[in-house]
Amino acid sequence: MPVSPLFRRIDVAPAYQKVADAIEREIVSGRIKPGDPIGTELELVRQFGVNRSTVREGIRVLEEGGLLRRDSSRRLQACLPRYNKLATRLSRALVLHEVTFRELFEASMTLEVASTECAVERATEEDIAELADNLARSERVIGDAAALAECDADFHMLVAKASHNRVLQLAREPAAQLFFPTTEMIVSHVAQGASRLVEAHRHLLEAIQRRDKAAGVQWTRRHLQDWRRGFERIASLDRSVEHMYMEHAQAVRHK
Amino acid sequence: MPVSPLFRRIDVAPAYQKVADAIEREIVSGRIKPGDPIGTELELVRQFGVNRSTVREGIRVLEEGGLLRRDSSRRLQACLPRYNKLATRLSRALVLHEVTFRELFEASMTLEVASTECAVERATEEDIAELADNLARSERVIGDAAALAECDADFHMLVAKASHNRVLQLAREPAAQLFFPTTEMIVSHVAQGASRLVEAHRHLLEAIQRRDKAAGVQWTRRHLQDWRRGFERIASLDRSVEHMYMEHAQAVRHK
DNA sequence: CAAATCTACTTTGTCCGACAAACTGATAAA
DNA sequence: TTTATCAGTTTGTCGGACAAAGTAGATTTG
Repeated sequence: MPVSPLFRRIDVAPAYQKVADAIEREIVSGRIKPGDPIGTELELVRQFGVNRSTVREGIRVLEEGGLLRRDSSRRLQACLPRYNKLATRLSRALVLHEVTFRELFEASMTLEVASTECAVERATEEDIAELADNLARSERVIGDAAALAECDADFHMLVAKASHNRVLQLAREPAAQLFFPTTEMIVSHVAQGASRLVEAHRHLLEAIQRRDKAAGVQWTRRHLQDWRRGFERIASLDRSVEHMYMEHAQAVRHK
Repeated sequence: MPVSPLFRRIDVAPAYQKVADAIEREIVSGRIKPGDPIGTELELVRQFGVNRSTVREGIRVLEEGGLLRRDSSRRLQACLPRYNKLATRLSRALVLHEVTFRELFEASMTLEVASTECAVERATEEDIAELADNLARSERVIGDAAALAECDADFHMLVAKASHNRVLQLAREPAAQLFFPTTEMIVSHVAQGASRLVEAHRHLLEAIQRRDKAAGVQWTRRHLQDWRRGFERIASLDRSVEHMYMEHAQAVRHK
């Protein structure tokens, strides 16, 4: 039977970590709201009683975690972590774990279909307008593989947004980020790839407008199956997502 | 028409960021493999030609991103980011975005069902043994709400693992982390909550063993519906996931 | 000879002080 | 009213410093 301890566990975390944790607690608990200014570095130095270098190391941790950002004048403020920034970390992890395109495809089939189902139920006029806008743009850039791939990624992101389920939105993001580069490859290598892509988007949008769930699901599936067939003409589904992929993701992130 | 530029864009990223990016590139590209040692701080100082404080800030960024860790002797080495560590960031983001339990429930319904379907197809003997082990433990701690909630979280994590789809595994993790604390509440507030939970696990495991997909899906749904009914006795599904939740997640993370 | 101990060196975590560049806000000039 | 100037902050970076912890090789001990 455990004896009730005389002493509390000594906290041996390094000082910069404690600084980060202290600020994190304030933000996550809601006592500091997104947009609120954290003090200047010098103020934090005074409050925590540690050196500025130490404070700065703590700040880096929080910046990377998306809880802190610097505004236009580089002053610190709390912020709401953006999904796609966090998802980049996850995509990176998936690459390093060498997941296969098969896993990516399988998971996306589930996630995108679920997004579509929710979007069909709940898309607002604005959501539909944004999707229509995207579709129009796709049609204009149908000859440009890179631009079309970007439209495709945006389109599905907009569908997920129209689902009005942020958990779903976040869950699909990492996989979606890894899809993106392949779409460009497929569109430029497979004849009719581009036109089939745009056609699928058109039908999907119509299904959402008509609140026709069955059609929405059907076109989402067909669209993904198209991707799969296109991909298999280029490479095996059991290939792992290559390291080089991340270079694209990085370029996007730093833009 | 854009004129071809005379000068390349000047890279204005701060030095610590460039240090982080340089190391990140080496790891993500695969030139440095997980487990490989990065040099000491002093070596990095020499290689990059910047001050040690600058190097250290860069290191913090990568540590937080899960790409770098310090081994037993605190030397730096590349590493494979662990899903659940990264997922903690995401859970935090979901809390800050004040997602509702309804969103959580809806997304989990999709994700957990998909996990089950894959697990039914692909679970190995080992996966099943781990699940059986977990079930046995659940039965032993059926009176202890906190321990049972932990078992529940583990059980579903094991099912996801048995899906042998790491994208799915990662996608469900953030939502799962937020479920955890509610399970404890429900089990301790709702009569028969605990026994129904264990019963659902038992049937789910049997379904996986028999490779009976329909039964697996059915019991997963039923199990989640149970959660929902239990939760609605305590609070509204449209309540947002509270800030206080993260304190639990933090405790787990620092363990 | 093997095991334990000691010692010199390295590395990390932290601190101090410093300075240029960028930004702020206010004042002076056109 | 707009532009230019200027002093004060704040950030990003630097150099050097030191204690604590870890490492490895030399030394003592059994």
